Amino acid sequence: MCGATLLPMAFAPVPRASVSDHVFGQLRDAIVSGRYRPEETLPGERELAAAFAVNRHAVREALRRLQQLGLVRVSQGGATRVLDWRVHAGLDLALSLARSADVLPVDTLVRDMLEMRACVGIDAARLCAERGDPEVTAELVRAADEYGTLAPDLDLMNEANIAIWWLIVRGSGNIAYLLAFNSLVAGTFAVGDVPPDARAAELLDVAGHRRLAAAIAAGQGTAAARHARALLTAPVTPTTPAARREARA
Amino acid sequence: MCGATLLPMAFAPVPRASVSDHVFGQLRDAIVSGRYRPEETLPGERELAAAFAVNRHAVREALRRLQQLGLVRVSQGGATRVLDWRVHAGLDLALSLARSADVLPVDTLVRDMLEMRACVGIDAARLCAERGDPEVTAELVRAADEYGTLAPDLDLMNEANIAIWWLIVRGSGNIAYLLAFNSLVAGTFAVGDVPPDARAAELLDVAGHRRLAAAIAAGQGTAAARHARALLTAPVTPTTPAARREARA
DNA sequence: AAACGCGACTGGTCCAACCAGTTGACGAGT
DNA sequence: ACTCGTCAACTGGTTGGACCAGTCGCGTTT
Repeated sequence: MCGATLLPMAFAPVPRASVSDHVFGQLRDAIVSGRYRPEETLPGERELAAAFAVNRHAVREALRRLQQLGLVRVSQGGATRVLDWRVHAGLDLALSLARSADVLPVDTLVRDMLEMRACVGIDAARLCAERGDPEVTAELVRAADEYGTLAPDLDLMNEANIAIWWLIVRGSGNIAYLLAFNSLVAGTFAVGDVPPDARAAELLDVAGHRRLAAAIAAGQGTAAARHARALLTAPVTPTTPAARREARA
Repeated sequence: MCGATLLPMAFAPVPRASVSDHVFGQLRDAIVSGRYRPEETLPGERELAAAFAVNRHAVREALRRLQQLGLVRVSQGGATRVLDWRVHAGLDLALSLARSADVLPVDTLVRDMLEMRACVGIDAARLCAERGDPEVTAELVRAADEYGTLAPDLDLMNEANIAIWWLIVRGSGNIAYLLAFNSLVAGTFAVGDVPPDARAAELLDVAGHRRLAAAIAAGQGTAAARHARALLTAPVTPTTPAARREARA
């Protein structure tokens, strides 16, 4: 009845990954990192089960998830083949990769996700202004007003910031934007505290968020997009050319 | 050794869905359509297995996939609870929804995906121009040149068009863009022949694609973005306000 | 009335078998 | 010598049942 809430956040809930989660993670990393090339055949399920020292069903569950992610292609009777994730994998792979770092450079991945967030967020703000539901825009203004009251606490502000953008993306009426936004939010959350101070300027710009909300509520799409751009491109602009050149290999 | 290639595309490979695929599809549709509300508990695995008249393992594979999509949250000992897909689902859900239509209005979904394609494609073109690998841009110009030779066949042009954009998105060096692009391409493919003539104007604009490739090869980001916008926003602009208003409910 | 503890759930894992496609090699037919 | 059908040895797909491991709630106990 006490304890946890009194402790200064020093303890985190112990992660309990199931057996198939481990199998999934190892196979995913092996594929994404290139240890298995595209079109290469994966070992048989029984063989994998023996290698991981787990039951075949656990392997099957992992393979199903890999298949859904677009990393492998299974076919009854035939062998399970590895797919080129750069061609067949969807945005959810980014989230999965963010959770287990070090397969791809994390900082690059975070930068890419922030870049995409800016791209989508700007257009969502425009659309929300142009065809947003009055109720949503009203709630948006309210949320932007309350946003300032959280002033110094970056964690709380980040949370409120996500809520604001969720309203905007939701108000844009574009389901694809909404789903992509979810992927990006979950991805950046998964990497932990990676946006350390790069996003501090963005989060602390209370007036900017208020201006954005006002423009959307007023139905001024162009102005909303401009304000959104001002907020979202800030954490992206400081680029490291070297890391960037690395990424497009 | 002959046959299939001589037939005029009249026959399509027969879809072979496994048992767990059916379970997955039905549960997904039930959740997305709202038959199960968020926070509501799903029936137990044994109960579901009995209801679907399949083995429990099949149900478990389906539940794993639902969990990965962000539709449910399973916890050992506790019941499996339904999540709000508008909050927890990623972009891959769009692909999954496109495959089995009628859960969400397909035309709206396609419009949203095309809209997002435009948003991402424009920025990817700009980035590819600004920091694209010379090799990639050279191949892009080549692909754009060959693009015109496929002139009348829209199917072939669509395929080549995807290849061109894949080069651009790849050249942008942004992994998130690449993965999102994959999701969108797979999604629009899954809905079948939905882009009937809306995209015809875009696909037939050979000169426009050549201009885009030239701008990227020349490193002119702004010009590339402008040409990309001209190509990509064409299929999106004809909006039906009614359907749009429907979507943001 | 509050706390404890047991029992009846839940999902997680395993084993062992069999079904159902695919593949390739081997042998009969041309 | 080549072709073609057949079959056996794979592959993944499915099933049943058993047991482990957490969670939850109801009843008993304090």
